[in-house]
Amino acid sequence: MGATTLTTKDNIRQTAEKLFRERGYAAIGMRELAREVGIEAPSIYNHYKSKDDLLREICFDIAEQFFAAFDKAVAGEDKPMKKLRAAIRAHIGVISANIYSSEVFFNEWVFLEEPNLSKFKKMRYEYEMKFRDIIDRGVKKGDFKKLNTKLAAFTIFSALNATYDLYKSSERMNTDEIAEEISNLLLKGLKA
Amino acid sequence: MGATTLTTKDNIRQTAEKLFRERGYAAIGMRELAREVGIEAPSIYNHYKSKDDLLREICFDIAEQFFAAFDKAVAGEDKPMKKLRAAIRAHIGVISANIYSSEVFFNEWVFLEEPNLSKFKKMRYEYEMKFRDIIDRGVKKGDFKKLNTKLAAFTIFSALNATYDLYKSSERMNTDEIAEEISNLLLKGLKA
DNA sequence: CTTTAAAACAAACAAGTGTTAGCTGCGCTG
DNA sequence: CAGCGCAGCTAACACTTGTTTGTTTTAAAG
Repeated sequence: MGATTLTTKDNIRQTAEKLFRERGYAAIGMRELAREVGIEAPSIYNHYKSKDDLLREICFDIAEQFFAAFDKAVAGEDKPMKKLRAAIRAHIGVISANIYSSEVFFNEWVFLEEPNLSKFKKMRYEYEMKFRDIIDRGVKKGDFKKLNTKLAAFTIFSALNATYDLYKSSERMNTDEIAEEISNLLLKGLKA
Repeated sequence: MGATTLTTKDNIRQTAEKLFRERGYAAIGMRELAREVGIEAPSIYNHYKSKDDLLREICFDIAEQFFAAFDKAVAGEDKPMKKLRAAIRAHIGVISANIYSSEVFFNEWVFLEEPNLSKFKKMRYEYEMKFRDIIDRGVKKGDFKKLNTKLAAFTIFSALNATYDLYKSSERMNTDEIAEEISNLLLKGLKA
């Protein structure tokens, strides 16, 4: 399979992910993006309707991956603690498989235009709720101690959503290793 | 003390903090900033050398506050665990005392121009190292379990640096309450 | 008052923004 | 081979960007 030959559209997409990540969506103009791809700016519009359309595709593709990975990971597990561990591993897994675009997902979504912006916020909220539900159930079942579940979910999420930073340093850790250590660190505080 | 009457410079500064936070540094033009202040764009240059100069002042002022609060908080404490708790409380305290500008500090520093950008990165690294040092010492003393201190510091830091989000929701929690709960959650995983 | 300096202004500059119109050449299908 | 359409191009539009110039207003000091 010749994965070496990229279509122009994929080329634009990948170059955009790299540049948006490195210098931010707002700082990258269509002309610079085109130059990096090796074409002229107007040619981009043969593949994407607008700059916003490009950002939208990047952000929503990753969003889908987060949902899919979560559902698949949680499906097999029964106990809240195991569910949460599996969800954390899945979440970090998606990030590590998409180092560039996941960083765009986390940091550049603010530049989405309506109605994509509202749609994105809604999706993200729903995803966060899936995590919070696990914690809520864990508390109700008595597996987790009684605590502010909103704050707990927030804390865990904040830590997870910064992990893309870990893949920048030279000493690249294994993904499962990261997931294991972070889970140990975060989940001890939950146990009843 | 008539704190109600603001100098134009302070007015620009505060308006900038609010707008940069709400819509991002890149999205706010000098004309819009000026309009919100109630002056014309060129008048801003009587108080700030450039747009970058304005961002620089906001970011570095908060940076100083983080350092000062850390040093003051840690000074009294002896045991690593108490040191860490105090540092966390201090860090969250600075954020809660500067809800607008701290969010700019965390999210908009990327738009700083050289040499401010490099200076900023260096400062932030030094600050993070102060946290990591506490953990390192705690491990050496045997108070903390043996773990990847870099990853542990990273996790704690990620959680702390997102707390500005907590002050956005309607049900505003008390700062000490937040610090207490987050500490409980994060530090259980460290104990030997 | 008069002088002086700070701070406001309108006008303009040079560069850059995303995007569109219209044209050209290439390769596939009939 | 003719015709179709995809995908590239140049040129340009309509703004917007941060900032500078030169001038006028404002307010405090002598």
